[in-house]
Amino acid sequence: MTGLRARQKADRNRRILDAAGALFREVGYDSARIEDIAERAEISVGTFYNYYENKGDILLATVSMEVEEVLSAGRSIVDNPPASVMGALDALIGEYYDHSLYYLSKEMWRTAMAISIQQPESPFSKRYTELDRRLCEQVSTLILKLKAKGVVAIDVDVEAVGEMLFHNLNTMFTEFAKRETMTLDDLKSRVSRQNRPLATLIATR
Amino acid sequence: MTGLRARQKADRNRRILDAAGALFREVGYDSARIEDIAERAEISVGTFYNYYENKGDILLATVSMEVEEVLSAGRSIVDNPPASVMGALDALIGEYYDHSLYYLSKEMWRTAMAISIQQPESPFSKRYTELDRRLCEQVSTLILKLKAKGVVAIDVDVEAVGEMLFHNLNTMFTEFAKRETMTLDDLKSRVSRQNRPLATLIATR
DNA sequence: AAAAAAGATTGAATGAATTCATTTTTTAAG
DNA sequence: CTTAAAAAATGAATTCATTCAATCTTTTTT
Repeated sequence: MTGLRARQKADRNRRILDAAGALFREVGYDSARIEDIAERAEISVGTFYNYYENKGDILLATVSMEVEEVLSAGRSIVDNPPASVMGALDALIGEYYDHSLYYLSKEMWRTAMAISIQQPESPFSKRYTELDRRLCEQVSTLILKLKAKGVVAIDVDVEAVGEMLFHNLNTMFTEFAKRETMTLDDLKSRVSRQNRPLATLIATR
Repeated sequence: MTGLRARQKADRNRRILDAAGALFREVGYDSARIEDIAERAEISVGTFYNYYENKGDILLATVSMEVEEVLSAGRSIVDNPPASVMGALDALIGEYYDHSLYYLSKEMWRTAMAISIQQPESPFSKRYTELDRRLCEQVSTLILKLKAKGVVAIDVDVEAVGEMLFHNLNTMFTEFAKRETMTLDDLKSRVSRQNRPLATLIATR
C-alpha cells in the first residue's frame, strides 16, 4: 500500500480542487479568497501554496480537467465523423462548445484564458497550452480523416487548414466568453459561417 | 484659451502616460508599482486613480495608442495592395507584426491581451476590443479590394474569410507573445503557411 | 473681491495574495 | 522502540493595488 504521506497529499489536493471549484462556481473567481478555499479544504493558507503556486494555478487546474473532457468528447466525433466537410466541422465544434459550460462559467473561462496568456511559464499554464495544442491537432486529424475518405482534396495542407480552423473557433470562443449576452447558438452559427468558405473550397467537387 | 483646470488635467494625464509607459518598458508591468508611476508623474497615488480605474487601464491606454498606429500603417497597404492574394496578405500582416514591437515588449502585449479578456467591460478594454474589430475589418477590406481588382473570386464571402484570416493572425500573435524565443520571422512564416490554402483557393484561376 | 460651490488632490487605511521562519508530522536509520 | 533527517503544515508578516474621508484649488456667483 502507498505510504501515509502520499495518501494524505492526494487527499489534500483533492480537497483543495473541490473547494476551489465549488467556490469559483458559487461566488466567482475574484471573490473567492485563498483563505476561504483553505478553510473549506480544511488546510491552512500556507499549505495551499505548497500545492499550487498561486491563485491562478488552481483555476487552470480546474479548467484543464474540463478541457480533457472536451478533448475526449471530440475524439468520438473524429473517430466517426459525418460525411461532409461542413457537417463534420459543425459536429466537432458543436461538441466542443456544448461541453464548455457544463462546469465552468464564462468568467472562469475568461480568467483561465487570461492567466494562460499572462503567465505562460507557470506549470499549469503549460499544461493548459498543451491541451490547446491537442485540440488543434484534433481538428487537423479530422481534416486528415476526411481526406482519407476522399471528402477533402488530396493536395490540401491539412495542418495549415486545421490550425486556421482551430484558431478561428478558439478566438470566437474567447469572444463568446467576453460577452455575457452572446449565446451558444450565436457562437455556433457565426463560426459555421466563417468556416464555410474554407470548408467548401477544400472539399472535393 | 482653455481653463487652467483643463490644462492641468491634460498635463497630468500626459505625465501619467509617459511615466507608466517608461516604467513598464524599464522594469515590466508587474514590477512597476502604482506608487512608482505616481512618483515619476509627480502626483499622488490617489490622483492616479482619478485618471485611470486601475493598473490595467493605464497599460491598455498605452497599448491602444500603439494599435492605432498599427491600424494606420495597415491603411497604406490596403490603399495600394500587392497584386496577388498571398502578396497582399503577407504585406498587410507583415506591417502589423513589424510595428508591434516598436514600443511594446512581449510582456506588455501579453498583459494587455489578458486584461482585455478578463475585464471586458472596463472602458479601456472596450476601446481595445473596438480596435481589434477595426483591424479585423481592415483585413476584410483588403479582401474586398482584391475582389474589386478581380484577383479574388466573385462569390467569396469576404467578411467570413476576413474574419478567419484575422482570427488566425491574432491567435498566432498571442502565441508569439507567449514564447520569448519565437522571432518575428518564425511568426510570419508560420502565418504565411497557414494562409496559403485559403489564399490560393479564393484566388481567381 | 469675498464667499460659496464644484472639482481635484492627497496619503493613510483597508483588504487580499503571497512569503517564510517555526513547528509539527512522517519516514528512515540504528 | 528511539532518534535523526526529511517533508509538510502553519499563520503571522509583508507587499501592493485600491479606497475614501479630509484638505486644497479652481471656478462661479453675488
